[in-house]
Amino acid sequence: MHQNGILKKEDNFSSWYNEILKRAGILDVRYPVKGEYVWYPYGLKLRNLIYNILRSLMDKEHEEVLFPLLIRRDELLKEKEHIKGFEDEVFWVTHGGSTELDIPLALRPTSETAIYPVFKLWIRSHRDLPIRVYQIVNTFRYETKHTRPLIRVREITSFKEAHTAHASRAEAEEQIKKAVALYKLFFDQLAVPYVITKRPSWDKFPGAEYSIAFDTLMPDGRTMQIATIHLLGENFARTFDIRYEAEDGSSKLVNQTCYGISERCVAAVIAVHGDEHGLILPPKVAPIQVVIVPIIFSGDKNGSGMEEVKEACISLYEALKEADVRVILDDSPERPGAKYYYWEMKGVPLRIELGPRDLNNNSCVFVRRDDFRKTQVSLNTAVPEVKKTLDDIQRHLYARAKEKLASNIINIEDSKMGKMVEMDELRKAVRNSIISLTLCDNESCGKELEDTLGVSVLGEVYEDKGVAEGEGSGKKRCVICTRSGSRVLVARTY
RNA sequence: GGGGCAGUAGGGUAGCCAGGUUAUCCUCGUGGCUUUGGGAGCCAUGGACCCCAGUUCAAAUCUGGGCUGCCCCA
Repeated sequence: MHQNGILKKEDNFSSWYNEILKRAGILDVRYPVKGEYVWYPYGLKLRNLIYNILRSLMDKEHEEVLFPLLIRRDELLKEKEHIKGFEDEVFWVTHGGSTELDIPLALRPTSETAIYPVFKLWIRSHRDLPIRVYQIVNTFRYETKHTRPLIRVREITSFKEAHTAHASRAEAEEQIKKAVALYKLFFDQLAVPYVITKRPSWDKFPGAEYSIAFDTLMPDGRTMQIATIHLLGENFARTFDIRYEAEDGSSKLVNQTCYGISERCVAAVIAVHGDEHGLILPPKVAPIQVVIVPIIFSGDKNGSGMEEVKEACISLYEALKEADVRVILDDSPERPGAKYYYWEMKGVPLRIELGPRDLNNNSCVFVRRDDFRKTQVSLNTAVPEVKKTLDDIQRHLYARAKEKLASNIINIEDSKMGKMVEMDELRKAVRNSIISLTLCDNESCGKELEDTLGVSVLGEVYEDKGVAEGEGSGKKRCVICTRSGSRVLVARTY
């Protein structure tokens, strides 16, 4: 791929994605260990802005903690269901120097088995509950499938995992609702649209009673899971003997939840909004929100008005900085056109051009990254106009992305259920979209559908039932076995 | 889980089938001159055959293994 030039996104998302990560300076994919990548400075700034939002949301009702990376083998293996889900993807530390360890240590694939033995120490009475903690750490999974930067990795560098313990199941379920609400707020700020579903029983988190997941739609028509929320109930409490003394003096098991978000949220921001010019970052997470490009010479005379333009750019820069806008002034010797392409690749939401022609009118030119619209703006009102425009870009990006998601959810009509819809029709529909159809809760039907179509069942829509209703009245019949069933979302997944 | 393809300078590539002098082109880096409202130009200069073994007088090229990446199917 040429270093310059446009990059088609829709026809080949995969190569678009890899090129963008490189050209925009998000990740260096050349690190010589499979599934591990290097964050470039710009990419890390983006990641940190995103995680600052997440952190501030979490901090309202959680406390941040930090648990060790290594987990004793016996602890990791305690919860039978749990380990069954992970055993083939655990990295093991077996030696210290040349000495073989008595007890092998696992690199955490997730931290339940690191945290819960400590919860047992921390929790004694109902007064210690509820407990809500979170940490942002790296975790390791020996992925055997295709690894992909930020999407399927062997080292998750930015796993935000929350763990809570409660006195009752009702409180734990209440926490699930809070977590859903919290994650909604988070993705709203990233302008990343989502569907929320309850995962089918065969696809829940290992050791959980049920799992809720957020999925977003990628440009190639596949969905990507971007957040999960699990009700653990008493499963882990039983295994790790996490009890508390209730008010009546009895000893009870705690009820737990856990929920997590990984750097896939960064991938989602990149994939959902970008175009053939590169990234388009929502202003709330853009490391640079505004770039000022001075037009030093105007083609005609040598250097007339040059100093004035420079000064005007500097004072605009200072004013924006003063107003807490993340702004830079690109006074490098490149030509303006080269700068435009460069900052477009970086996804900077707003560019301001300022040259002699503008200065004569005491104005500058705004160019939006989301729709390339140009407007003349008076220098007197530039700062408030910047704020307004950034807000507008943020809203517009989200609206556009939501619309795209909504238009890619296809309802398969109920009338077609129960008489074995043509599988080809479904296969075609699910090529670029999420489809909604009726399925019973038998695992064998779900698996058959998944195998036949090469898809995954995301699950029943968790809230907001309007997203995926059938025709309303009438019995809903499973697309496979024709027994009665319920509406589920189905898609090709990452 | 199964199958296919690839690895040549910082990035993208030609050469490989049919082994043989100094490894092609674009981009990029550096120094200079010049230029600036959508990727400027000229001059000089820098930089590469993934790793290990094998075949051979001779390997980027052939063979085997490893590592890494990409694509397709389930």
